[in-house]
Amino acid sequence: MKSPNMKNKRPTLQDVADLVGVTKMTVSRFLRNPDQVSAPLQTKIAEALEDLGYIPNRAPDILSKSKSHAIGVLLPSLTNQVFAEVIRGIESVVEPAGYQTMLAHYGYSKEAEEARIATLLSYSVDGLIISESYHTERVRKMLAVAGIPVIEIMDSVSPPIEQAIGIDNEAAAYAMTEFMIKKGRRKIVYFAARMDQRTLFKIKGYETAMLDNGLTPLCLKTNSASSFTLGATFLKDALQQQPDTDGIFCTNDDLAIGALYACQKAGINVPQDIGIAGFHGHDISRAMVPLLTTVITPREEMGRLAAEHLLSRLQGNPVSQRIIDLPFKIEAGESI
Amino acid sequence: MKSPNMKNKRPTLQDVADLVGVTKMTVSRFLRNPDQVSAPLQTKIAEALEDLGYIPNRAPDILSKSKSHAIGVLLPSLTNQVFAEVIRGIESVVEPAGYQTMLAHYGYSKEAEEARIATLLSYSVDGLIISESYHTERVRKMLAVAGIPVIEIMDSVSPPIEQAIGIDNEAAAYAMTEFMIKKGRRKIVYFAARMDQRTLFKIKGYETAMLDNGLTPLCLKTNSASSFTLGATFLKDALQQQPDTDGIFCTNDDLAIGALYACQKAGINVPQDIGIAGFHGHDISRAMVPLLTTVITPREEMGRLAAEHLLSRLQGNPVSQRIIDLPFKIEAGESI
DNA sequence: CCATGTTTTGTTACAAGTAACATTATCATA
DNA sequence: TATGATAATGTTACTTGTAACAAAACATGG
Repeated sequence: MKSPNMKNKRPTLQDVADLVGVTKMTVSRFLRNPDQVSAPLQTKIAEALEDLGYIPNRAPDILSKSKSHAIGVLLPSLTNQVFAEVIRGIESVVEPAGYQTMLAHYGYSKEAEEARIATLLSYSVDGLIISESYHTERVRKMLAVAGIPVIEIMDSVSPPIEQAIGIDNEAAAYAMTEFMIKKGRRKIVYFAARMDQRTLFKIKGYETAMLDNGLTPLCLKTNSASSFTLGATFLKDALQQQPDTDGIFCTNDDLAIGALYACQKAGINVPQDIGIAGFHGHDISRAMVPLLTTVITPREEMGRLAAEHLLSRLQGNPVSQRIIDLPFKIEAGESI
Repeated sequence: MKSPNMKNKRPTLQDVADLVGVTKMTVSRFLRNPDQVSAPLQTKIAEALEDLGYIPNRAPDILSKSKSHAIGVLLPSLTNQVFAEVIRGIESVVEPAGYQTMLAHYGYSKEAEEARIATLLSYSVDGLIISESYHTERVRKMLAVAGIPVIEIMDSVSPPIEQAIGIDNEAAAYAMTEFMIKKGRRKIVYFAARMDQRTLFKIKGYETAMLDNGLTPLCLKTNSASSFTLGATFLKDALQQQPDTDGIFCTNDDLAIGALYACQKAGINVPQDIGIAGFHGHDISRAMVPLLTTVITPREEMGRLAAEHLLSRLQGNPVSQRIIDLPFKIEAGESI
């Protein structure tokens, strides 16, 4: 029995066609280009579609053409405001172009990254935007086999699989450390959280700058995520380990702001007693008192650019530039 | 010619089967339950899978079973930290259960919401978590036709399509306004941004509480998104319109913090001259000086609960509770 | 009014995996 | 060794939309 909608499954093109009295091919034509069917049928088909509440089904298309019109976005975390802004940049380009975003995150675990990539590929995403620059052999093989364009974001240094768009975190950290030193800071402590690759690069930049200036680096580390409250904890640790600390450089604005508040509570004057610098330049850093000294990074632009390059690749264009190194900026602020 | 991988398309089960010399059915069985094939074949198939880098393809499964093992999440915005935390809650449940998240956002536009829902449904998502409580007829019809479980989050008041999980925004705003009045505030101004439904509920709660206490409400509104810098702008406006303002209640923590900083810059003492309250209770509100008085909302739990109920429904369980009203909490802080 | 061209609609086959059924192989026991 | 039971593998059909080809309907001009 060919009853349409027997099991209240959602209507298919066949159901619509049956209602009108044509074949599903005719309905399919109408959907792609209404003028391909005769005027009277146009009306009837449009009515039937509306009537049944037909919703297109991408699955057959994905199956036969291996094109899903979806792009996969894989990030280490969704909580971090940095990634939220990257996502906004990606979506601002991808959505108007008619692509859907499949978002996944892996909590900084390499095994989880493998699993998420396999999942995204199993949905036949047309392209991938991923983060971090180190990937396991298995990940590299999957990506090679999948044969879809892949863009790595956040970091502009390591040789990319195909194309990377990011900033030079080490150089940025070096620059900020130098800035602090030029401002007279000598006993600068680095606050590091979530020891991912970008953090390691930043630590390297900080340590190199310190050593280049004959100063002794001191880095406080934790694997947990950065937060405002963590900034306060770190401040206590820093003062304990090095009571004459006169500068704090944080891997993230929230650590910096947390540390700054903790100074206020402890009666330490910023920047007179201790200078504090953050990283990223979120909106709050431009509103707070004192204005935060921070490294401004182009997070949204990074997402936008990654998406633009990915779409370009999907249109058949070759990789135009293997590494796109976006500029960062030292925002002087008032906290140093 | 039945060449495997002629066009370097990614390998299929057939390619693996050809390599081993069996039918794809045998390989399929191995993947679902290795013990269903003989021991020697197990080894050979495992090798071939590894060798070719086989990646499963969900499309045929989605096509034949109309089950994608993906759930759609549709939110008005991705930038807002509130939603980032909701997403984290959702993913913390959904990912371990083997489901993939398809994320979309619509920038508070009803037309965009329709389009996004159609897109998500076209990918045959197994269930949907959506936000806001008002939806167009078209959206309601699409959801009805799709026949998948739908859970609405954020708001616990309006009658849900099927099931809603959220907080009573009006009651929360009423409670905070009363709290401020009890603390002696009389000329309280409300700062509203992004005039979505939840904001309207909050305004209503604020206005009702003011009127119930014989006070005159004053609400500053804008359609743009809330931000720290907007809080500063609003403060100026408020003092201009009502110079003896002694309380500010903000629709969001970032507005509140922005206003607080602006007070500091203007030499206005908080809470002595003006008391300030926020909404949501993000991490920063617990680290700052003075501690922010705010309404603490269970954002992550909301996401977690929504996901749990959705998964339960996907396992065939009926809707257990149409409206789940989560508790909010007035956090006293020091800013009032 | 037929031949020819054009427009409109129909038919068939296909994408990849798996459920359901069919067949073949293997082995223990009468 | 034949028999039946069980294990292992194969075959067929199905899911939905559309490309590619086929056929029918219609129009135009000689």
